[in-house]
Amino acid sequence: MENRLINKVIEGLKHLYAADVDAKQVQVQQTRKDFAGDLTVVVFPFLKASKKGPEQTAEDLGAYILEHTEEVEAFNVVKGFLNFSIDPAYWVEVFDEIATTKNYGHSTDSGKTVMVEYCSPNTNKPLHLGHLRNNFLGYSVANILKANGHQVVKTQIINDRGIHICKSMLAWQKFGQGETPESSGTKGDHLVGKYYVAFDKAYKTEIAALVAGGMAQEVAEKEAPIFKEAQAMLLKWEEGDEAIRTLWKTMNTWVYEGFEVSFKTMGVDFDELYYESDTYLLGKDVVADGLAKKEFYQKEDGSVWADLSHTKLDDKILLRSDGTSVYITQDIGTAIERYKKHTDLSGLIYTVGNEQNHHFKVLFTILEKLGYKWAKGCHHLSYGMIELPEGKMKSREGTVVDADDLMEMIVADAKEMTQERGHLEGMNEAQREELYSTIGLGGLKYFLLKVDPKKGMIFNPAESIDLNGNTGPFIQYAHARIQSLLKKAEQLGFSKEYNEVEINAKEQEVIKLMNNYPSVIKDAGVAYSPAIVANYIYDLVKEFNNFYQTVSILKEEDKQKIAFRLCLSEQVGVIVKSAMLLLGVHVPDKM
RNA sequence: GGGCUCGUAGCUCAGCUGGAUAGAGCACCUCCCUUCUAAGGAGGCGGUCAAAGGUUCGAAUCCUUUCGGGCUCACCA
Repeated sequence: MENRLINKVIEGLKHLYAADVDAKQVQVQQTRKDFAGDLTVVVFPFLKASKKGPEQTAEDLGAYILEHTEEVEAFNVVKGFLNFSIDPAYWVEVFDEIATTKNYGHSTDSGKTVMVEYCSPNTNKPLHLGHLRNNFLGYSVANILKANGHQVVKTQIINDRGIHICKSMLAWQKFGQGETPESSGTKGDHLVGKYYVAFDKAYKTEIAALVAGGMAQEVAEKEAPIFKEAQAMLLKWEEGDEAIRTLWKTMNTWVYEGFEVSFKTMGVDFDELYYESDTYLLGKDVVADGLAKKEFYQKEDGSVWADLSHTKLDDKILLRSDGTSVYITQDIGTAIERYKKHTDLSGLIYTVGNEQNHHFKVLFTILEKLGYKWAKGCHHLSYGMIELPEGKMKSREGTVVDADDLMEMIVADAKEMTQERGHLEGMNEAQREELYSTIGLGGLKYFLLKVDPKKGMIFNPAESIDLNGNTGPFIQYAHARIQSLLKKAEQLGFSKEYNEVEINAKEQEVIKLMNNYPSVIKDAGVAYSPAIVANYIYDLVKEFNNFYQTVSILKEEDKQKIAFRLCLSEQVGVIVKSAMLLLGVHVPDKM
């Protein structure tokens, strides 16, 4: 309809003022609620062409369009705003179209493949709150891209090597007494994390002892025996020392088994895994090659640098003076590797916290400098830090919020609340447990996703499963209510067939919002922002509640209206479910 | 010091490429259950959109400056 109106505006301007106007200059927007009408055209841009005041121009244009457009019923002018009322019958047609479209809102195959990287954990400790935002975001963006018709490859790069891994290993050797996940009944990632903490504790004790003996803090940090041992272990690892490698594999396996459980709870998965132990040497060749072609330069000490003086960025080191690679070197190698493996890749999205904004800017700049055209398709999906109501969470101070603990806690809270007020009759124990989990995790996911990713946020656990307001459970509940209504209607034998109905203003509002769903998915795909979907679905549910409150659907006298309203409700349910699934949130039929 | 980013109601957040009187929820106050799930709805209270300039028909939105928060600029990852 918007496009039709735009065309009519252009036609009208040509007819009235012999003016040629580009479609881009015609602004059609939804009329604000406080004004009469459905669609609004802003006439200010046309004043030069009309050589008349805004009111007069709007009147002229409105009259022309009213006469020449079937669906337009009436218009009114407020200052420079021309508001059109659309024939309600038109909205019924729109609704019919929506209701009969399969996968409404989803695009057909775009022919494009996009890779989305998220999670990317270290294997020396369990996942924390920040990982939750990361995983939910990455997973949801992948869903949204799929809905836009793209093929999506979900991936993660597992940071499975390096000094931090050795620290856990060393501490386990020293203090572990052969403890395993089985022997201790501890989840593998938590067990390994425990030894990482143990290392840190022992390390600090040693430093303190050295400092007490008169050594400077910085020197002590490097001279502490346990630290030196860890460094030695890393060297042995790099040499391929068999015993070390075996221990490394064993402990990493524990961690992966633990992660697998967490991923399952989170409801995320991956198509392709990359391990840093396989890729950390990639990129060295690329750098050597670039150096030969003078794309990079070498300092006297042998270190290799990328000259980024054509940007505002500082030059970046790519190889240390001892020839070993740094973090970004392997990222360069990994990116190239991925494009080699997936020759049809048209985008690569890195879901990584905003503390690495600079890193990715440098990475993409270097890839472009190397002449890779696909570098333009790389995107850093950056997200802000989560803070807790009490203050920031800092891993060093041990106040880091564990992902498993948090999910467990929130499901427990949801259980308590649901038992108090839910409609649990007819469900067995397993179904009930599933429901608690759906509500708790749905609340958590929705809360983390409804905020613009790039912004930092404050996470309030209690609020996330609050049953009022812009929360997951609120939306889930609306869906459950609709299913309940439909079930009841079926039991009572109501038909869902209708031919001609008159719709009221509130129904019209609901239809208008449903009509927006496809463009919401597109926008969310372009901006990589599940928040757009979340806020949309909240608006839709609110609008629906508004309508739902004012009518008693099953007690209506007109069977046609009942039928239409049942269809309307059903369709809202379909869209709610579809949109929530894009966020990775499940919606129960009963709760 | 350089770069990036954010600053909207007491709190948590929306506000699309500039458009009408700035929008929700929470909290607080008043109402509404002989309606299909009241985990709801109606209304009230609450804002100099951090501040000052500028661009124009028109600015929360774009530009400049200032103030304030965050991140970053490692031969760490």
